[in-house]
Amino acid sequence: MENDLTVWRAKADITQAELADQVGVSRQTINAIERGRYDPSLELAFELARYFDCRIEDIFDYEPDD
Amino acid sequence: MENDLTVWRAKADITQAELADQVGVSRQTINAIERGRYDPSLELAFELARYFDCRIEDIFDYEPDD
DNA sequence: ATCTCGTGTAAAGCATACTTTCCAATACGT
DNA sequence: ACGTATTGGAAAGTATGCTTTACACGAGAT
Repeated sequence: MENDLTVWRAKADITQAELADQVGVSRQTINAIERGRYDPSLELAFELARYFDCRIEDIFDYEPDD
Repeated sequence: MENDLTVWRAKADITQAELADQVGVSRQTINAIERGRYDPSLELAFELARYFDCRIEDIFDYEPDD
């Protein structure tokens, strides 16, 4: 799963820590997602889409491999 | 988080076992999600939306409580 | 040179998602 | 009455998401 979180955050001109605070997770969680270490939970994906006023699919790109 | 998975599955006229097979998880996982025992991962949410040809937001309804 | 800010990363621990195996209950067809 | 199909759920284990604490690095400002 790929994501454009870094781009969305840059457009909003906020830091990882600020975004983390806005969506209710730790800074490390935002960092880990931006760096592709793991995918967010569905709940966090909803929170991020809500914060950026977009759809989950606008931030996250899922490409099945079957 | 609420979901309409049971309704979508009924419309598609398939069993929990068949849906589980289609999206690559166990039948118990589909059952647990329908019964609201836990939310799916983002990846599984994408798979379900893909199977039903709809958006994640069409199946899952997230209502923040802050 | 020092301070602050933003980011990357690691370790340990907790919470949640998911698995396999198994059993119970209901409904339906024979 | 019996077999099969579908659903609900329990128990134990593995994998993943997330937290806290802590440290390192680079860039910019003083």
